[in-house]
Amino acid sequence: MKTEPDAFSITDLKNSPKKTASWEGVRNYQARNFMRDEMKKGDLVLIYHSSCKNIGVAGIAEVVRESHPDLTALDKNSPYFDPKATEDEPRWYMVDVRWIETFKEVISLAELKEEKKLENMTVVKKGSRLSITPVSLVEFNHIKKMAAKA
DNA sequence: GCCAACGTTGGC
DNA sequence: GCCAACGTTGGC
Repeated sequence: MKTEPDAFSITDLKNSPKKTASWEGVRNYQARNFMRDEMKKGDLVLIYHSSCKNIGVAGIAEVVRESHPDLTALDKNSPYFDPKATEDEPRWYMVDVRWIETFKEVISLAELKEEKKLENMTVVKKGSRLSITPVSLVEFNHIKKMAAKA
């Protein structure tokens, strides 16, 4: 899961009540579908910091609540307001994630790109804008191993 | 249903 | 701040 640390970093997640936050504000159908259809309670998640000084994987979180409506879409005062969302058809969904681990150092995008095992990872590919992308078990374990070395 | 125009993302 | 790569919108 990508996030801009200036807006919401892995530290913000750690400092949230119960170290848990709803992943609100996703307004892209593919990303929404991943949350709505694929992400299950107990699934582990890599937290990726984008559009910042220190780009890369910052740590690990866990899905603690499966898909439920993202009601910020109904809130006119929210930056995530969507006039097409209604109570009956909320249109946007989110999961809740809980902080598990912050890596000692962010594993940079440049480092990720150097790893042969990660060459098919969506996030290292050019022009990858999707804010939520699947990670294979092999990729996940490999990144965890890289983190342990840091 | 096509596709051009436009808006957004995100690395550099 | 630039720009490439996408996603979305809306006219036809």
